Formats: sequence, C-alpha cells, structure tokens
Amino acid sequence: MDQNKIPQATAKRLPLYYRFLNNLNHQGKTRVSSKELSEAVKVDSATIRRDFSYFGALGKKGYGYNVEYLLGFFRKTLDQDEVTDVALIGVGNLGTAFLHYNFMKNNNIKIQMAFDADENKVGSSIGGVPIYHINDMEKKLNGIKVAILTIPASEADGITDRLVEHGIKGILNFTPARISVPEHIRVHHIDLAVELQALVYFLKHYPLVPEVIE
Amino acid sequence: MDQNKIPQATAKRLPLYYRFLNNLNHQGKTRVSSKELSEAVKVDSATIRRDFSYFGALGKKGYGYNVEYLLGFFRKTLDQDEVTDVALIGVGNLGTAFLHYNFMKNNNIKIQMAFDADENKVGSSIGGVPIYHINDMEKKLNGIKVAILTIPASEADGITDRLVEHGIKGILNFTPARISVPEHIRVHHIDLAVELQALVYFLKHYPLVPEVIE
DNA sequence: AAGAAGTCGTGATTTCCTTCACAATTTATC
DNA sequence: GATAAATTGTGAAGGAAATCACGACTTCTT
Repeated sequence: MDQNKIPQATAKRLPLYYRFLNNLNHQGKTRVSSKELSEAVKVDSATIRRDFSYFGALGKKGYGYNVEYLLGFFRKTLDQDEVTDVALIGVGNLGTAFLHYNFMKNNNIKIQMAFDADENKVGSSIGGVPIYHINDMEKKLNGIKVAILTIPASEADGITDRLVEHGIKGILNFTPARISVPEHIRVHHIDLAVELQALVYFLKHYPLVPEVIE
Repeated sequence: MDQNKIPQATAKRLPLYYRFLNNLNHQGKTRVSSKELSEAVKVDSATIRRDFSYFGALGKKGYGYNVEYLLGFFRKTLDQDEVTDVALIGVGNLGTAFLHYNFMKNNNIKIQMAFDADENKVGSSIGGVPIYHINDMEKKLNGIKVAILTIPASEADGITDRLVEHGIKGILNFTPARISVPEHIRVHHIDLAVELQALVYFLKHYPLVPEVIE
C-alpha cells in the first residue's frame, strides 16, 4: 500500500479538499489553481501542491488542476465508492446533531444505527437512523467497524470495552474521557471543552497571531 | 509575556492536564508522576515533562509532582481565576449540547447568551443561558470576545462578518465553511464530517498504527 | 546509613510538516 | 509566432514537536 507514505497531516486535509472540489464542480467550474483553492480552504498553496504531489502529478503547469479529474481521483483515493457504515452510541443533543447530518452527500459514510439507554428513544428513529437499546448493542452491531461515542464520560470506559470486545476498529470519541484501547484500534479524540479552552488560552497569550489553527 | 515561548502543541494539552489534575485532586491524591499522568491522558511521559518544563521546574526528582501545587500553578496560567464569557450562535442540536455542558467546572468559561433565528426558541433559556434573536445580536453581545458558531454553513459568512464588525476576537467554528476573517482574529475549525472521514481514511490506509491522533 | 529504586529536567536527536523559491511548462495575448 | 503571464512540482531549507537517554537528585528499603 503505497499510500502509507502519505503524511498524516495531508490525509487529514483530504476530506476538506474533496468537499471544496465538489462545490466547485457543482458550480460548473472545470479548472482550479492551487492559489484559488488556497483561498477557499485557508491552506497555503504550496502545502496544497505538496499534498497533491504525494499522489503524483495531478495538475498541469501554467494551467492548474482539472476539477473533474481531481474529484474522480480523490473519490477513489478516499474510498468514496464504497459506503462506510458507522454506529452512533449515545443519542443526546450531540448524538442527535450527528444523526441529522448527511454524511452521504460528501463523505459516503452512513450512520446505520444508534444506541441509547433511554427507553423513550429506543424504537424511534432520527434522520432515518433507527435507535436501539444499548443493551442490544452486540446483537445489532454486526460488522460495523466504526463508532461515534457521544455518551456521558462516565459510560465511556464500559462502552469502549464492549466495542473493543466486539471487534470495532475505530472510535471517534467526543467524551472527555481518554479511553484505553488495544493498540490496533484507532481512536480520535474531540474534546469540546479542551477546544474551547485552548482557543481562549491562545487569545490571551498569543495575540494577533494570524494563522488559523486546526 | 514570556508565555509566547510555549509551543502551541503544549498549549493545547494544558486544558487536558488541568482536568486530570483536578480529578486526581478530588480523589485525594497528593502526588503524581509523569508516568502515571501519561497513562491517564495518553500522552508520552517525556512530552508531559517537557510541557511542564516550559513553566519552570514544577516537580521534584525522584518524587514527581505535587498535585495541589501543580493545579494552583495551572489555574493561574490558564487564567482560571477570571471567567471568560462566550456567546453561542445557533441553538440547534449541536448548540444545545454546548448549552448543557458545564464549562464553569473545569474551565472557568461561561456561555452568557445564545442566539437563534427561531422565534420559538427566542425568549426561552437552556441550561440557564438565555436565547435572544439573532437580529438583536449586536445589541446584546456587548464586550463578549469569543463566539461558538453552531449554525448552518450557509449562514456562516454573514454571521462571521457581523461578529468581526462587532469586535469579536476568537471564533470556534463548527460550520463546514472556512470563514474569512482579518488576521488579528483567531478561528479554530472543528469540522465533524472531516474528522469522521479522516478517521475512516486512517483505518483503511494506516492499519494497525498504534498512535492516538488528536 | 547505605544502596536500590524512582523520577525529573533537559541536551541531543529524530521525525514530521511547512514554506520558500525556482526551473519547467502551459496558456494567454498581441 | 513570439512574448508575457500563470502555474505546477519539487529540491532544499526551515521550523516545530516528539522522543531518546541520562545525569542529578529524592525517596524508599533494609
């Protein structure tokens, strides 16, 4: 797999590029330069060219990039041709926000099911996603490899263990808990309080620094 | 301001350390080593020691760190003695999740007000935070320097311009739009679809890589 | 009181990522 | 068709962050 050579920082920008290329395509634009793209996604144009270059020479000197070609290329690269199924654990406000989000449009990701402990929610569906009882998780999960964790921190460890036991491969963790998993399982943490506090910290201690931090 | 020397990567971990130290303190622990902390927050112990060392010699060789002392130190460093007021724009599911989150406990951040265009929400309050009409934003904002953007992407540019005009300093943007601001304003983007897709990408292309990515 | 174990703080190294800067090439203009 | 303008792809340089590795010191054990 030669894509092992792609820097992680680049990989994290790919979905962003993909979405903006999609927008351009819908607008009927057929060509785009790294400079234009840079203004749209707020990433330095040299970085964009470098990112693209990991996949080969995708552009043409003096011309830029062909939108349709680039899109097609990324669709393959990002495995957009194959739907990825995801489960959501915890149908609170944050979980509900996810259920309303249409990940199919740009991402080819589908939340297939959700779980909650609240009997009032179990049996209903939100955004077309059925909600099952958390006790039935193992019965229903069946082959799903990715989970979004939007549960209270106190539940994180228990649920994580069950997911790991069941053979989950990746977890997007919105819990403040730093969960423990075997090393073959990938966890991305998104900690809303940390993000907010980090922003506040930067404002106070790094005034007037122009860069946008991811 | 000598804290200009603190690496941004370190600054982003400070809130995390702070919260775990708080937990330890509540549990009655008086002492902690970088190794223990490392296991709890999933950050290499050398990195933790390096992070702390930017603030001086906070620990004792052969002993570790005194929890209470460290906490007190970070409280000052993170400006935890002074409440930071924040406004939330957009009371959808994601916004509501924020309103229920108690940022006072660990972060000394307070969402003072929220705005929405939905007349049904205006006038009510969630989690003790009053909801005003988005049209009244300028009238109410009054001195607030930080905003959380949880609105539809289509509204992002317009609202951002108004916030900038009003003198906002920092924006936590949950919108997929990459908003444009003057360079003295700090924007942190958190793009849920990008995060999810990046996780999926890593799972497919970087199998069995143990590190936890932030 | 001596030796063993534990732990920090940090110089040095390594890894990863970004940015510069420019030759090569294509496209646009007149 | 010749000249000017635009733009890529990339070697090289620069920068930021993570990690190694160990001397120095503290605490624990007997």
